[in-house]
Amino acid sequence: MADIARMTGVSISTVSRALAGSPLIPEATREMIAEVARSHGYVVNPFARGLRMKRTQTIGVVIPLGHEQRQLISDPFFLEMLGHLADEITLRGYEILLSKIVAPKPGWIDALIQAQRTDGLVFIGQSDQHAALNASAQSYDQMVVWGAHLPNQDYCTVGADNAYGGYIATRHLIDQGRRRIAFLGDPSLPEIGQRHAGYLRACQEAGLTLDPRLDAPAHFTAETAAEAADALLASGAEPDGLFATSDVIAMEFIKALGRVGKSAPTDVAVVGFDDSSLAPLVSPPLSSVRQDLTEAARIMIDLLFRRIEGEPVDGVQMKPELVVRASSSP
Amino acid sequence: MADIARMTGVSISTVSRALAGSPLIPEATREMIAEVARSHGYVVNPFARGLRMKRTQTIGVVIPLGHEQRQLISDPFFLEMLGHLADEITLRGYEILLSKIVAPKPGWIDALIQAQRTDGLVFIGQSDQHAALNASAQSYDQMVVWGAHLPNQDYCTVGADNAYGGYIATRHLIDQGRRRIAFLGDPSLPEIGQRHAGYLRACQEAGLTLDPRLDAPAHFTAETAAEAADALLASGAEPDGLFATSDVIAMEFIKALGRVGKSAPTDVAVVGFDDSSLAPLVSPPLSSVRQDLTEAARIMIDLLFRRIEGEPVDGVQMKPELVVRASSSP
DNA sequence: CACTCATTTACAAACGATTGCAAAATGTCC
DNA sequence: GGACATTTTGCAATCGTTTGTAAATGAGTG
Repeated sequence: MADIARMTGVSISTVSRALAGSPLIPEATREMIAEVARSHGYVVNPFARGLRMKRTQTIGVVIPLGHEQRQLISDPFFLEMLGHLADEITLRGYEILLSKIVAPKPGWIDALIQAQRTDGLVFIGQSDQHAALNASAQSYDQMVVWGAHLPNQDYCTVGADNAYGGYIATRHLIDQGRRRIAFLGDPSLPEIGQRHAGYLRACQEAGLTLDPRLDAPAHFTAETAAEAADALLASGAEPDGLFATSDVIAMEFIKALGRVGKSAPTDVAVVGFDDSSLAPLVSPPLSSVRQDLTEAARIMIDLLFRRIEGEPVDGVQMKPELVVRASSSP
Repeated sequence: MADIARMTGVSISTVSRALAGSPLIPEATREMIAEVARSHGYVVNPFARGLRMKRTQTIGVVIPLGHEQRQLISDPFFLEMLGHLADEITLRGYEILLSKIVAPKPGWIDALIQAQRTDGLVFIGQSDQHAALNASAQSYDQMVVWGAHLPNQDYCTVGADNAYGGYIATRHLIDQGRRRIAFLGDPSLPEIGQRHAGYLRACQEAGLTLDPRLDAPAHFTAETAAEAADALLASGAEPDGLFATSDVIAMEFIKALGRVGKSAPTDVAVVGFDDSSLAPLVSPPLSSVRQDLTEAARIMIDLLFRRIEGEPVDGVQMKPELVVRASSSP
């Protein structure tokens, strides 16, 4: 910046003000300075600027993977959400700092906040970090979390109504005449726990007695989902319907069905969750509970910016809807 | 940091050195200072650090979308690659600054470099920015580009041997007895141009005369690909084989086939490109030219870090391989 | 011409770290 | 106890901005 000042024959402060569009600098001078800066490829140093201003024009997007041993790419959900968030953040002229946290250490969120590299934080999924998020939210407002809304929660969440999603999926299977409906997912995660509750409610309402073998834990990676599916089919539980808590799990189950000479929907009607882009493309096309990620990302970023402005906005719960395809209905 | 110094009763410089692990500070003092810092949730301010050190511990990942009117999420390729790059960068203890550049302006790369927010840059795809990349590479070494290797190129690329990929895909179709082989893709992009060249070579070697209607431009978004597929089928070109330059385009073509009462592979044998995670899942399972993105990301980040160290390493071209599935062979 | 007032511009103090250099503290030996 | 070597610590400059405050410039007025 000193160079630009020398070249234009004005002081450093004038250059700074001109480039920041301060009204103190007359239009003519500003144009001239901006032109010189442009032609020399000069741009202000964001570190110096951030140090002085304490604003970074950057949003941190965090993917906490406490529950996953594997990598980022295990479920397309994270990446689709990330893509939409990136769209929204870029639209507002902010940069994106992406953090993948594999094994959260105590205090990891506070470290992120303390570093002051970002003006706000978005968490894609709360993973098993509810307590940590709650603790940090006591003293830091500029964060929004995708996930379940829990009782006694101090942070702002945007998420689908998971219990309702689980309910309509299970209900649909029951309406198809299925009676032995299995559940594949990891209910220790808040979102999945709520989907599980919806599943249980639908079963109870229909007066189904639950065979515990039908209720099987499964994680989000394709490999572990495949194992869980094989185990379920080998357990003797003989399901005729399945509610899987992600599309990847549902598809792995359908593949597992093939391995034992059965198929969907003839032997087992299958419903997934997320309605990811591949749900309509697979064979058979997969019924799934749809969450609108474009809209979700728009809402999350909107709430985050309003929180950055100091507005004490609350979270939002979105209604998911069931998309019925061939995997669950003949 | 001044607070920590006061609390521990030493000077600021001692705290700085202790936290940086300088050998000037005895183990005991360092432990004590680190413990106080930890218990107070203190972490060094990366802006001040970056300003002074001129190292940022951050890698910029850039997605240039000069050729795409739509958003990030149009093709799963970008997101899968991003996921793998994020894994590799995180593994090395660096942060990720994600930039989606929709309509590149002149000088955009230099602005990215000048901002000095990152220690290095990775570009996912060269888009139509070959000239701009070349210009910036003259004076800046810390960048690696995924894409085609072009003559007179000064920047470092990692990419598949696209001409070979196009050749083996087309060759496979010919071996299946197909004679009217269509091409769907946008050859104005460097990578696609090379795949197109491979396609042409295979056709020529087999002595096929090319109906120009078989050679159709198609972009990467699902919508435009669907239009291009419909147009191809309505053109009267009557293809019996198709080489599509992405899996999304291939799948849109298969859907378009269905709309005119035909199917793959019976009427048209189809091969895609990327072997993305959905290729084996769709119906019929899609033959595709496989690029190993895990390996690709590993190589790119490895080269980037060696370049950051000052080593003048060259780019790498990877051999893709054809994965044959039901869409191209009965 | 002196005075006031409104524009422009410049000075200099932060922002929060790192680090070369020198000084202080400690230890060793005769 | 004093000279010297060694370990430990602190001072102060620096990185590239922003911005409060004050000074310089110019115009208008009595």
